[in-house]
Amino acid sequence: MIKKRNTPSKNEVLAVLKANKTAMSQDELEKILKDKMDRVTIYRILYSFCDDGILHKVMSDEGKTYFALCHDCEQGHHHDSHFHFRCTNCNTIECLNATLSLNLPKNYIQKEVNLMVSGLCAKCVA
Amino acid sequence: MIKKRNTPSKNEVLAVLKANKTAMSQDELEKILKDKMDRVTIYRILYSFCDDGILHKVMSDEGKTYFALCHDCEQGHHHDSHFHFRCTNCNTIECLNATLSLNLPKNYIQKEVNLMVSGLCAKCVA
DNA sequence: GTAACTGCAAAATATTTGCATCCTT
DNA sequence: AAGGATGCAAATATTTTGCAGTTAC
Repeated sequence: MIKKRNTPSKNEVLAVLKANKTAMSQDELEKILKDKMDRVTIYRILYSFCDDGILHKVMSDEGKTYFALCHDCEQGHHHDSHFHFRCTNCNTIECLNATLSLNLPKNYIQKEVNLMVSGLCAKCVA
Repeated sequence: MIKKRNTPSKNEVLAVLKANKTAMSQDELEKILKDKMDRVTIYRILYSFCDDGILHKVMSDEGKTYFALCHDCEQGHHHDSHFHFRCTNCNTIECLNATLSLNLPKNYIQKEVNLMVSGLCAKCVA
């Protein structure tokens, strides 16, 4: 087991993520942080955080990668259901509350549920 | 409007997709078709079919791109709900039947719903 | 004959790794 | 001091485009 360390870079990344309530793409994070650290460092920190269970990696229905703080998850104990809403106009991704009833075929074992709804958020409707 | 043509390559691609009931990744298609045509040709045919409404482009929760025939969609008239099951063992993706009740926040407009459940399919459980 | 299609090459992007140096513990 | 973290470079992989020759209509 690798022992992780507490560094300024990691704290910067965390701060940005905490300031944003929505999931952020690596692009967005790079735009904000590019003066303070290297792209590769951001890349490594993000994936490291995912390993630690601090972040979720979220795939949008467009195939883009987003990262979101695991507000509801304890470390190393992710929820297995991820419901998100992507606004096709402002491209923000938010967590969604939804109830879902699934009829899986017989003998199927469900591990993860990933629901991505896209459309327009309230701000972009107005 | 571009007038599409009927070519052997396109028919090959269609034949392979029809032979498979599940969604296929570009990789898989390339493996099967590489002797008959170029990768780029496959790429262009797939995206061309998507334009035509013959294929769905499906993103897995892992970020991989899959293509599936639109069995239920008429040309140019996609369903806006795509429910899929990805087996983490054999990596096949199947269409899923599920009912879903969403509580979107106020004023949100829903365009597309994309549900990806991953787990083990019946074959891989046994 | 016209314009879409194809193959090959390569440009443009994105992802990932190596390694020397720096910094946390 | 030891070993994880970072920056820079570069290797890999992926996606996309250009163009000349080919083929469907």
